[in-house]
Amino acid sequence: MLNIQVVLDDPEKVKQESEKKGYKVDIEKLLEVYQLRNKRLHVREDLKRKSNEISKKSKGPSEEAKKLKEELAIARQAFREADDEYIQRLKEVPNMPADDVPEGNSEADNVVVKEWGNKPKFDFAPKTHWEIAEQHDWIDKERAAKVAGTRFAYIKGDLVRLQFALVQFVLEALTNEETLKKIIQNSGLKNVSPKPFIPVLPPAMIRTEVFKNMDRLEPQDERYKVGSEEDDLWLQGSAEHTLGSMYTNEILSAEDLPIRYLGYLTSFRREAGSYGKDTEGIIRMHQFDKLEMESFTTPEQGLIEHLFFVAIQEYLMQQLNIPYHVLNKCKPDIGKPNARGIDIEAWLPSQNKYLETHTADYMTYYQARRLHTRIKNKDEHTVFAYTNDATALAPGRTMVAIIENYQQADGSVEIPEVLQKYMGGQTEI
RNA sequence: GGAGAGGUGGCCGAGUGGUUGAAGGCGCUGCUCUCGAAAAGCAGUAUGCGGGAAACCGUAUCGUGGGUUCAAAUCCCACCCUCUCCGCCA
Repeated sequence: MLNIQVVLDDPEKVKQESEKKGYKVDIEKLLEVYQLRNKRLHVREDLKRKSNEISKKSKGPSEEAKKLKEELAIARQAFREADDEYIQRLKEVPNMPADDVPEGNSEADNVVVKEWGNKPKFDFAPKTHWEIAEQHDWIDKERAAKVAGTRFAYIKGDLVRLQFALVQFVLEALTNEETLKKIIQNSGLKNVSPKPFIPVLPPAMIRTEVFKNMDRLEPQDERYKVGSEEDDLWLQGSAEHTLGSMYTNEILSAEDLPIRYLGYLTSFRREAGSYGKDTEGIIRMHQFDKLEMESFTTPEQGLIEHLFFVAIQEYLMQQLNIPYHVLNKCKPDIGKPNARGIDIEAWLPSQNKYLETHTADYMTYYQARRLHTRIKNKDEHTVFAYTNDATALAPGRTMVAIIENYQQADGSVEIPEVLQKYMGGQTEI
């Protein structure tokens, strides 16, 4: 939720930026409702003040007091109605994009800001990951379809070992302060804490209210509601949903920041609206595993933390030696709570295109404001926390990239050097 | 699923109708003392909203919503959440 002050300071800009992100919000109406709410607040407070004065002085019922009480009931109701509408309208306003977020109409307008790595050259026609997987019996979607339907898979054999190797690799890197120092140094970022990540296995389900406060429940048809109606639970679509919300209604000490978590979780998405898209292989599944970074920082640390997260993502891709490019996502593509969004896409040689493997989301105070996650500074002022969320590594799509980039003529797949020690020294599968 | 207990400030914890926005303790901040630190003493220390240049003022908030009352943390109703025990269970 945006700070109303931002709207008051420059309503026209808020209106324009909202529209550029693809959200139609009636700012005039919002301000109108806000003024009405304040007017009714004054009426209510004035009546209450009179009422308080009377009950302080007198010790028994009086005609005046009774009349005030009736007026107060009406004033309270009137205020509540206006206040409800005000909050509802304010919630509809998306977070304002940072200054360097590109303009655009769709994801086609995302800007490539960096390319890294040498695209592999093959002296044979490179195969797709599903062709190679079939050869090894690594992926069984047909039987999964019988059991759970489309967009599910049995991942089998060496691919499972590869996944756990990736997980081990990332866990070790992000919990190691020396590694983080190295990443900071290479990135050239200043004033970043090298504080290691705390690994977490977060809840996979989330309450409706918390989901809404994260502003990630919508679009609802992308989510899975679970249990019966009274269960009030959803399956999360990213570890972000249950990590970012963990300090709901809490006050953190500024000196403890940044607080960094590395969550490992199986996530679920209905993939509504993507019928027929990415149906081959394991690119777009209803269920996928993900290592996710989440952090809570002061306002001052927020942006640099976001850039640090991207640096970590790049480091991991470089260590795995997967060619990639970095996209600065344009306004309509960064998401409602986002002030900035970066995607990293891995090169897929067989398909001659890039595949999104990472996202980095910078939310400023937008989520924390609704979650009531606050920070107490040394000077005793409380402010809303700044949240950052980013993919550390999505094993599924990363394995797709490894299979396709590391494939050999006979269909075997080399193991990236950094993963070999987690594969019992094996150099190929 | 059955039975019970409970939700109060950064934390712990008093408080069953009106000097309680809230005792006391811890923590934190400042000052005194000290070469310095510790200890001790004194003082301060919640948040939202609205108004104000500011000092400050008003108002709300003791899980949430509603009710009773001139007056509610305190009484009544509904709901939410947490915990404990039993049962079941990976």
